[in-house]
Amino acid sequence: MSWTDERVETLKKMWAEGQSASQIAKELGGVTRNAVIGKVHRLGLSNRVGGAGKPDEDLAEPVAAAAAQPEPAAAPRPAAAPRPAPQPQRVEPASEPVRAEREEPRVAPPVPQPARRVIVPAGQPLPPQPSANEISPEALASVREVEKKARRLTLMELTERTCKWPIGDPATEDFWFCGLPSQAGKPYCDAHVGVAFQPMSSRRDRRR
DNA sequence: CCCTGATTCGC
DNA sequence: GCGAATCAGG
Repeated sequence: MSWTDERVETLKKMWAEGQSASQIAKELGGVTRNAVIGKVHRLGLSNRVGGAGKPDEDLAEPVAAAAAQPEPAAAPRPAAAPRPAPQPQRVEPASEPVRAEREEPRVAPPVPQPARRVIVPAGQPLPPQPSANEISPEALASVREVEKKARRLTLMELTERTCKWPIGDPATEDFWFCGLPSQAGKPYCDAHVGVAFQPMSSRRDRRR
């Protein structure tokens, strides 16, 4: 396999979207993640953020990070990888106490999720779903952003370490699983872990 | 062990 | 230019 224009385009696109080198390699086929990384460097589009600088680690979850930190944008970054800015989505971080301390797993993993509008096909009502106001705005914003990049896996494509968060309406074709890399030992990716597991205190405070 | 990107260097 | 091997890290 060689780097045809088309393949390079796919590479650029996926890299810009924050997909990992290994995911890009799988998509392209015929190349390893090393090849992808090597190409990325030769194309000069490595560092997804700040440009001519040092490695700048901690970019594991660019989206989640961006959504979590309002970041007053002090110094305008040099034109670099266009991070899709998370929707403003009127969020008032006002008195949001720190969450994500020690987890309290006893929260029932929300089943489906209030996609656009909750559509109950016809039959039985769906199991109780977490109302939006039980989820922190940060987590929600992060999830919405992440779900745009979901790998849209089918049930059969899920593995031990892919996010198993369901997206869409199971009663229609418009349904798939997130599929992004899951957090070690968890069934979901970072973003979805954020809405599935919440400290009890946080839940109580938010509930109406 | 799973994974990530970064770097080196023979080809 | 390419990418396997290796490195450094989560």
